[in-house]
Amino acid sequence: MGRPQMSAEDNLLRLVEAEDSDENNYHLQDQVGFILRKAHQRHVSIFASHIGDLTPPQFAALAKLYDIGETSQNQLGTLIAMDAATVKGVIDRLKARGLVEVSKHEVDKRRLLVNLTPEGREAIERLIPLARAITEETLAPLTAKETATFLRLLAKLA
Amino acid sequence: MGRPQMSAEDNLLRLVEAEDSDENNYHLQDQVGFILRKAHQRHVSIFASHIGDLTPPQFAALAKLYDIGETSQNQLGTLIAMDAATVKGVIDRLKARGLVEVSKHEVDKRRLLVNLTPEGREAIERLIPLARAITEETLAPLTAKETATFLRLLAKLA
DNA sequence: CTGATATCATTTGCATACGAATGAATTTGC
DNA sequence: GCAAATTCATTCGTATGCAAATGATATCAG
Repeated sequence: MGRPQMSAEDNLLRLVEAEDSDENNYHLQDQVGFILRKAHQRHVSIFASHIGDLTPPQFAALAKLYDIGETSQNQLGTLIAMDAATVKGVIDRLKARGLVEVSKHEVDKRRLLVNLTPEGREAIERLIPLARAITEETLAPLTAKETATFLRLLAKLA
Repeated sequence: MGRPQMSAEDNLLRLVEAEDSDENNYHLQDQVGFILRKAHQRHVSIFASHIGDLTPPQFAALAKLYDIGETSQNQLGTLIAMDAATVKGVIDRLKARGLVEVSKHEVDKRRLLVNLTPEGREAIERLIPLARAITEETLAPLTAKETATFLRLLAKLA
């Protein structure tokens, strides 16, 4: 308890007593959640090095609006996997920068419609090539075959 | 431009003109960063359903301290992949709950040593079995073989 | 038709996450 | 041995991310 670190002998003793280190040792660095968090961090860092003035969630919102056109804030959130509170903040910031504009749904007065401005459309068209490079750099440690396998398995987990 | 959504005919036209849809269509939902973010979200959600009173980063800090014993706040941050500002917040909250205690390094007065309290040790010993269940549930969509492959490739990306 | 439900958006509070700036202490280079 | 560079911790600002509560509107059930 009071010791700052276990000695090599302590570790050996534990292994001998346990007869199976995997049963008794918990290695944080081997846990899928921890590695997932680190892989995500690395990707965000690569993203920032290519696209400094937009975050991945902001980019996702623009890319999805470019893909599907005007939609409600709520629906957009569903499509880019953000809850209502988060998507509101993202849209507020994009709106403040003139990349999206919002309007009220004529029929259903609860809904807030969101759409790209011409500036937003220009921005996303300019950024998509950079996004391809980001994807490429993120996957650079893998071969083409590994990439295909990885994306298939990752999609099953997401 | 003014149209909220492309018609089926528009899409067909684009495909015909491009002779290769992958070159001209950007599908957010196929990008590694987007799927990585969703997989991470799913894991955090599973974590919260098993361990409601601790976040994954807080758990990581406790687990690492349990593994290596007392260390500096900075070193701990390196080991659990958190920058200095983030780790400070995590440690502050664990300290407020009596799970860790801090002290000054006698020799190097810049360093803040962090260690588990007896309560923190009890907590992490109690939680590690739950963490194993969390890992299992996160990986449940994959077979054993797929899991091994996935973890190997994920580690290469992280 | 109307009360109960459900949906959409907003707000608040808390917890990562990181860049940048700052101050204190240590180490390095010459 | 001392100035410069580095390291450690803190603080500030900004941006997700989510739970919970609230208000407005829409839909459903009887």
